[in-house]
Amino acid sequence: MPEGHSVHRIARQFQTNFVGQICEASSPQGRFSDGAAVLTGRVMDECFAVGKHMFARFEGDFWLRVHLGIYGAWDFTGQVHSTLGQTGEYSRPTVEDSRGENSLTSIGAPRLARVRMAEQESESDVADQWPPEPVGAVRLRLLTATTCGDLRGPTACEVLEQSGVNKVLDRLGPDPLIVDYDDGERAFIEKVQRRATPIGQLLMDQSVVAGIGNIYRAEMLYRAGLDPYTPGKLVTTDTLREMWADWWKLLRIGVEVGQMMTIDGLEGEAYERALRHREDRHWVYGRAGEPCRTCGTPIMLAEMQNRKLYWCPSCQK
DNA sequence: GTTTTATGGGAAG
DNA sequence: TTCCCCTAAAACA
Repeated sequence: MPEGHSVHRIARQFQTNFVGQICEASSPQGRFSDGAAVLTGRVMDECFAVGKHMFARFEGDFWLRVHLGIYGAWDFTGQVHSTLGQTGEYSRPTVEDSRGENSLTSIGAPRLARVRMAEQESESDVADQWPPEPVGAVRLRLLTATTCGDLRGPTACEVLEQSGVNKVLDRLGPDPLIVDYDDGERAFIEKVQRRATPIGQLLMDQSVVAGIGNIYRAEMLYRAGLDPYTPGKLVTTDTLREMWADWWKLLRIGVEVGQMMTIDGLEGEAYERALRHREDRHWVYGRAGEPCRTCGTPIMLAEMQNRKLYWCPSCQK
């Protein structure tokens, strides 16, 4: 699925174009007709992401929770803000992060466009019809006077009360864009070191740390020089501190750029190339059998938790 | 044209 | 641990 960075970008899209607006909700596909009937005609009061979950609160304290799963996506049409590939800063406006390094900034001029927000974002031509004809299996359409959001393929799309939202939040580990830095670090370290489970599994466990998926997992383990099979309790506190700082940094880069840029520090041509080609963005993900960029050893591939795990057996001990 | 694959996760066994 | 759900695009034939 879209990992944590995309969900934060989607929430930002809703903050910009939907919050404060009356939303018409519908389910062109029909599988969310009841939920849409509850939401339609209400103002969206707030929207935010925690890990890979997005929450939007509507007038009357009705919450919409969406989880995109492995291939869900939102398509936005009409007045849309996008900063794909651009740099800038972002933070959830109602939350100050502990480092004070972020500030809410303008995120680009509105324009008519169609933007797909999934793991990959892409833009296509301006729709010539308003509202646009639903394409494919649209589970939920949220429509304001100027912007249309179409949701397809989610793993979860439901209306909840506050208590239901709390229940979901309670089982999520720290998200660097939500929690205080030091509190999050402490929680992360404690949750990892309490268990004998391999660190490669723990990073994917949303109750340990929220928002990391299969790509960030592989890349963070590489960046930490850590063998994916190391039991959580044997990972040193120093290494876990570095990993929390790294996730804090990678998530912000991902939200700014709209891509999982896990080889950071690229400039100029190399950066442009990395934006266009996934294989140029990562150290190990998707590179089974290819030489490690650092030592030349062929990248290994194994299954962990039904997912493909990539690592360099030489650089990661 | 058909099969495979994907950046998840929950329930069942 | 295995199965199952959701959808579209890429990969195969």
